[in-house]
Amino acid sequence: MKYKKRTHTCGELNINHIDQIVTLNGWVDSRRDLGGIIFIYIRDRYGKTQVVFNPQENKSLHDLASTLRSEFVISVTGIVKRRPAGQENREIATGEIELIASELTIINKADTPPFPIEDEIDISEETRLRYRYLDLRRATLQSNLLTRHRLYQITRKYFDENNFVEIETPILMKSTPEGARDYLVPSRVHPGKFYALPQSPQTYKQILMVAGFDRYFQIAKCFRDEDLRADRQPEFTQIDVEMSFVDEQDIFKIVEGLIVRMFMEIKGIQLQTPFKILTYKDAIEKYGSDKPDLRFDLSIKKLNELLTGVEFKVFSDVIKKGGVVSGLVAPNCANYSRSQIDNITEFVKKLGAAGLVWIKYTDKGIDSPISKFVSREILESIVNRMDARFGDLILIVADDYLKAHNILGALRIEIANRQNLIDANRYELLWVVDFPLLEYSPEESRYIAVHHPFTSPKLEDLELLDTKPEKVRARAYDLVLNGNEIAGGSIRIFNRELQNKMFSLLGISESEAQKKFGFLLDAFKYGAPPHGGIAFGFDRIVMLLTGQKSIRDVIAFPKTTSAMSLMDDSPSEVDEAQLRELHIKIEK
RNA sequence: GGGGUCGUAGUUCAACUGGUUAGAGCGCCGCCCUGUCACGGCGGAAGUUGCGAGUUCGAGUCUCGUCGGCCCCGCCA
Repeated sequence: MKYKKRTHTCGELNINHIDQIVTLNGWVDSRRDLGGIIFIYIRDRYGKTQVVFNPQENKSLHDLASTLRSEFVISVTGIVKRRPAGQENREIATGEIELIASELTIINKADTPPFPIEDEIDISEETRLRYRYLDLRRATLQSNLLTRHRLYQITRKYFDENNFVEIETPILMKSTPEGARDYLVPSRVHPGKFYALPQSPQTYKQILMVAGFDRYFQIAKCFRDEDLRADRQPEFTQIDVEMSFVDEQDIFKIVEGLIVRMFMEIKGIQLQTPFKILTYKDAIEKYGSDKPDLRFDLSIKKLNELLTGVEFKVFSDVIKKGGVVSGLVAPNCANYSRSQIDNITEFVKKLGAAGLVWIKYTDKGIDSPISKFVSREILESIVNRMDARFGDLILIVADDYLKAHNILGALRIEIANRQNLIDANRYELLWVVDFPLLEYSPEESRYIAVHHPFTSPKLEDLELLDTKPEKVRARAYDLVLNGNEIAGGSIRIFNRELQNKMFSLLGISESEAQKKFGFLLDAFKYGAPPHGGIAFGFDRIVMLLTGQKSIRDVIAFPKTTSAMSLMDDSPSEVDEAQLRELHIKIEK
């Protein structure tokens, strides 16, 4: 197919190009055939331009133009003219001019697309994903991916300026225990053996520190075979960072520098540094989450001290068992109807709450179903403790420590959404620090690492390792933006003895540790520098900076909730011969 | 693994308690229309109601199963 190549893009012509003869290549965005004169918009990544076909000027050209349909790929040559007075389109950059066509080539026809290539279309995500190449033509997705591109560039430039070395690590690696479920890749040459796709380049980047690279970063694809969410895909992108001879403050400084630059260049927003810091304990107890959204207040308050002696069994039993009774204030919700309260009770029950106690506080007094069991004085002390005001609704949950706070944390967000307390234009960043190092897993009857097994305990908690392991705090930190975890990392263990001790606490025997992580332990024998690092959830950052609700909208070819790719229909079955080569038999 | 919600024309939706030939907007096709930009006017085609069973005289509607989309819990070092 011969066609004239473009001299300009569809987004750049304006009154400065008047009377020039130009050629545009692109897609037919829309057509308006008035019987005589035909207008079309021709569209490419850069914009769209109105093209005019006038039958009086060129009959055969006009006849050809009348066969144009949506999404045909064309080449149009013509002269740029100022639009007649009053005919300008102020909505688009090229709206003051139009192209009077003199030549037209239909480069490629197109079937009618299953949905129009327009913004703000109301189309099921299923259809959009099946025809992803059409969805990606829409301006929103184009702009999202362009922002993503700019963030790659900002990242590379920033780390390069700060003496970091970009190093690629293997995609085919050793499967290691702990952490997420691995994606496995069978080995053809080694029957019965498997590679794993990296959940993150964790061990490699630590070894790069042993190798002396001092400052490493990588924009790395990571893979985790776990269930999906709006902000979780089985394959996703991390900005992976590791540094030698550093402590937490060094990491924070580098990270904050990058985030500040991203916000300035993408949003034009100057963030204040240093970012807020909240301990894990405070985050849980005040906000019911280790990734609190600080765009609104609604803090959780503990009521145990006020309720120790009360008759009300729901409270007293929980307190006796060492649990917590805590509550939060739903502002201006005292007018909630019975069914609205039933509704939020249902909400917390779905999260596993036994129930929800409410207190309405108005100028008429205190109204609560527990007034039968709890004295007026205690109810008043609760209202005081909660700092409730007339018109507020107090919601109280009683359960064990983590469950009660988790439920209140979810309720906090629910109330904020219902009461419209979240300012979408606000960005609240904070560090969450002092995570526990270990947590006990009843299913596995052993401790498991909260972050990962290479995370250093806090030095001042070292002696607790033998006595109260669950009390040991980790040198781990998460960066949180508007209730999303956007980065997480730690200062690592670089001492072989401490690493071995960690493995033994995790119930990993010496021989198992040697088998699974021997290469790392061996590397540590040869002079490992103190080091630490962090990894950013790149997709989530792009999502938040583009104002999208799902990372699917910032990933070119994402998977559905059931980890399928609807466009290319993967995963799919493979030939028997392929399986044979890989020494794999499928159980049916 | 669990909870919720949805699945009807290309698409977005409608169809009262089960009841005539499953409708509408947009899109598509045809005709008319020379300054539109959500062009307009007239006409038309378009359906395995996701799939499979069952209940019933009769199922888009009820029941069971199954497949798929989305949200959440678990899970995600």
